[in-house]
Amino acid sequence: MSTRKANKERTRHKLVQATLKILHKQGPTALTTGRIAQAAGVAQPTFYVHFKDMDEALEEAAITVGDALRARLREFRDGLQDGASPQAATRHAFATGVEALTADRRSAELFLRHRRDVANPLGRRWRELMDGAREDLIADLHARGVGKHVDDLVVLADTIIGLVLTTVESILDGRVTNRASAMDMMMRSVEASMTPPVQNASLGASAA
Amino acid sequence: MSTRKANKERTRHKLVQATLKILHKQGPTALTTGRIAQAAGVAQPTFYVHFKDMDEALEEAAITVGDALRARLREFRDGLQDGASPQAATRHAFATGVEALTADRRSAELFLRHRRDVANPLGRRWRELMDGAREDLIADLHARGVGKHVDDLVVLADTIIGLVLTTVESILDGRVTNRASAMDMMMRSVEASMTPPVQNASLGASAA
DNA sequence: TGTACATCAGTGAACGCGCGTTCACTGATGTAC
DNA sequence: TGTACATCAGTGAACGCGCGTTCACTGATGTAC
Repeated sequence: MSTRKANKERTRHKLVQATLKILHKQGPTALTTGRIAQAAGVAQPTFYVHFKDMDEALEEAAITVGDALRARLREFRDGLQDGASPQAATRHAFATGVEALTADRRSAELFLRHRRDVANPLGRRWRELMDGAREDLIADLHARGVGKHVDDLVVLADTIIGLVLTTVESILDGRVTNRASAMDMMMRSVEASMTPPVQNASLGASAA
Repeated sequence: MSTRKANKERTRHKLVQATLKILHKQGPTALTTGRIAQAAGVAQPTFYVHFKDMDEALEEAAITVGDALRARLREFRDGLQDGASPQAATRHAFATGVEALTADRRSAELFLRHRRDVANPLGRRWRELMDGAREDLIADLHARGVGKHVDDLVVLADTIIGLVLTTVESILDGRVTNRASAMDMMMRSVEASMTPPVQNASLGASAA
């Protein structure tokens, strides 16, 4: 690749990172093309060399963070053995979700903060990502024979995702000191959601 | 009260409602004093008769929504019999949390959307509210003899609150059609969090 | 390799616009007598 | 009750500022020969 093209990509990357930095540190109201350019170390009109407008920059920022997250989540799906029990699979899914989201603090905070902000390209993009993840999870659970009714699977998937996000929030906010035991408690909640309402004793938990 | 004072309060109230309306419909970026005044049906400088700046208006908007929510939550605490079992109390807490948050859709959406937005007075205020609710919940759980370790109680409280918010999200987003059965599934998750890691059969659930 | 020309990422300057903010003023409401 | 004056919520007009956006230009990089 020509150095010219490579330099352009580097500048573009700096602008995207600057966008994320300002959004994270100062919030959506402080997000201006001037501040972004300054944080990236370029002149303000340079912003327009790379993006049509602010929304386009946010769109790319959302894709950057979203793709990284999606890649980390995919590692789990690929790494999981097909024959694993529903419980083991769920535990694995849960742990990977938490690890994937806590791998990068800034991304995690931005994600949690804006994931319901539909007025913002970031929120819209991340909502799509979550919808995709939920559908995958429902398909996985269905394939493993969990749940009889579709309605139950939808709620179960929401429970798992909700508990993942809750765990991540607790970790980010510093309320959880012992990550392992917290995750263990959360996972027991998930497993309870997977068992039918009638009281049944052994859950046959913890593969190993 | 004089009609003059009453009129002023009405205008102020209209401005606060307009602030919430624009924030909800168009997001934080679209929030300007001009738009707020227009939505409230007054001239733009009137905004400054009532508020020093935008932050002050947002602060009052946050208090308005927060107080309404807090009042709905308090109804539960006051209404709960002292001798109730931990499980019954938790179920009650859970159901009331969901009901309190889904009582007003706009407030609920604003709350979920901005609760982690620390750059915004709404986010800061609502975070304080959540912190208070969490402490109350931990105190309640402790008083009812749930959990031995403080660490466990913190995680348990987070689990309960997280599942409440998850349930509310599912309801608002229309993924949950049968609210009762969804809440039942979520509550089983909560109850599982309250039992020690060792497998124990009967939970002695559902008072009635 | 060297030269002449083409490309293009990045820039300084200029612009119009909408924003927040101020202020003198108005007229309805309240008060004193 | 009536009159004269005081108060004050709300307003139109004006302002400076920072924003997004455009554009002619620069100089480094790339290309043709």
